[in-house]
Amino acid sequence: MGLTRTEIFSTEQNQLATLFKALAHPARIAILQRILSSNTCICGDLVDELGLAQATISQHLKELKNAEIIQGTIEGVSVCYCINPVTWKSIETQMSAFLGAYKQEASCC
Amino acid sequence: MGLTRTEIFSTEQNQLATLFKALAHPARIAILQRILSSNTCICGDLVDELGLAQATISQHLKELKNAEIIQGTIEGVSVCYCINPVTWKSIETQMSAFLGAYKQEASCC
DNA sequence: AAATTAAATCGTAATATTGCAATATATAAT
DNA sequence: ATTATATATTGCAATATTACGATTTAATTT
Repeated sequence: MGLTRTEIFSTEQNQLATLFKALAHPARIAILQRILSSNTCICGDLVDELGLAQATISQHLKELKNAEIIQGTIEGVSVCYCINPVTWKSIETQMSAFLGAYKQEASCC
Repeated sequence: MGLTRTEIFSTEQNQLATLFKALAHPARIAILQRILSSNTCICGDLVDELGLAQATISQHLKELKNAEIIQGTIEGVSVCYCINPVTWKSIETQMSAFLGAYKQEASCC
């Protein structure tokens, strides 16, 4: 117990849930919004701007990287992060397919 | 520690994260897909169809209800669940605003 | 090569989530 | 009223997440 029973769900269901999970933290939303608005984003800037410790930011960045939502390039001593365009497109596709599946027919309750 | 520091984020960021969190489990995705395909959905059917205990299904339904993503009506001995159209619309709006904020300009890395 | 700077990793404490058996509650049928 | 059926709640164990100080790793500058 205490462990998600992924075996009983479809790959699609697990993937979608994993994607949502990667986005299910305000710090990660904030990091992504920062990247979205600046296009570019140096890791250290996030530490200054969000009120979280360097280790914490680094951990959130790692999760976003693991989900392949962002990618980082070493730029001298710093690391520059940006959106992974392929994954972002895929997120848009998957989520709009999921959300768009609702057709407001005669509601039952 | 071990507790999300919501105070340092905007209401919008927290709301979006909360929404994503409600959807961040394959059982809840499966439940929603089931409702989306049938429009109607009796709680007991979910227990039969997904391979999870009745208490577990009930708990996931409660989370979706708390997030106001679904609503339930007592129908005799059973409970009939369906999508909350207002919240669903709002999810679509919020998520597409968030995802649509990415304009693939000259990528930096 | 030593010092500096930036980011990642480790270790750990606090809290949250997941799953289920057992029990409680609520409505319907007898 | 009693019984049957369906769902919710409680209690608890196992695992996951969040946060951060301390340390390590990696690249740059001196």
